[in-house]
Amino acid sequence: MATLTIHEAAQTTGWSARMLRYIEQLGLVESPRSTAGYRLYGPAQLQRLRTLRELLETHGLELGDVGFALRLRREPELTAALDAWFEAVPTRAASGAPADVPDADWLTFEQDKHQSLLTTRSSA
Amino acid sequence: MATLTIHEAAQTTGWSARMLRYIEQLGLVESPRSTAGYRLYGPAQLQRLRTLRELLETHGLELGDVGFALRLRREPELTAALDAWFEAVPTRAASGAPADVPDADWLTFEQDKHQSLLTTRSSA
DNA sequence: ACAGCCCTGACACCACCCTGGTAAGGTTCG
DNA sequence: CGAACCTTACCAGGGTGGTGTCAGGGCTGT
Repeated sequence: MATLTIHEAAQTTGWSARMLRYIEQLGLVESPRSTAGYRLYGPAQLQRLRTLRELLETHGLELGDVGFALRLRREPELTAALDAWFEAVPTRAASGAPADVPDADWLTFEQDKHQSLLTTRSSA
Repeated sequence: MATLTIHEAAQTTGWSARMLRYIEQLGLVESPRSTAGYRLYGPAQLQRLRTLRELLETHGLELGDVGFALRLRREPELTAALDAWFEAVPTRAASGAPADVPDADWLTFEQDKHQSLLTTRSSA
């Protein structure tokens, strides 16, 4: 039989049993359960756990990061909101010349553009 | 003049000066500098800071999350890696019926599919 | 039926993030 | 010059995430 118990799975994947439960709680790797509620790790899960480990190592990520990525692809609205925020004035330096255009010019341009927004709260 | 110092900007955006520096360090909102190195917050930055605050509140995010989102759109390879990982067996339940198909069936299917991978380590 | 697994839940510890505060030093303006 | 602001760099305290471990209770195979 090819389904492993949690400790066996931990053994072959390099995680601890505790971590496997934690990873499941994050929604990253869920395993089917036996009728009694035991977690049953099949080849698909083992593969996933190993590649997960690799993913973290090669990119310097943490489980929470992957969890957030998961959230992103489950809440498209969130992704959209972030996209919208990043789109507006991409921190500059990303778009064009950093030193070519004098800051003053760029700045006044933005000022003009949003002047009306400011006047509203000029009292504060 | 419409450029604010860091404390003034803090005042009108609701952040603390300390946080504005931290936000800059995360790469989320960078402000131009005066020749002496003072941060100069223009309308664009103020707008950005306010919408950032709104973003966090409405979606229950933290600065670190937005920082990670920034990293994602600066490292396409990272995004690709995550996409690839999520794509493989979407934790199931996302794709089809949770209880309709017996776990056993699904499991043996996956087992067959990856049988070769397992035999390699059948010794463990 | 007993040993050996598994389950959930809780407590605990360590590290790190977030945020504030302070120190030592430059800038600006009256 | 001096007051009031800015800069960076550091330390500190609270909160949280990652991990281990234990307790109480169910399942499983000999």
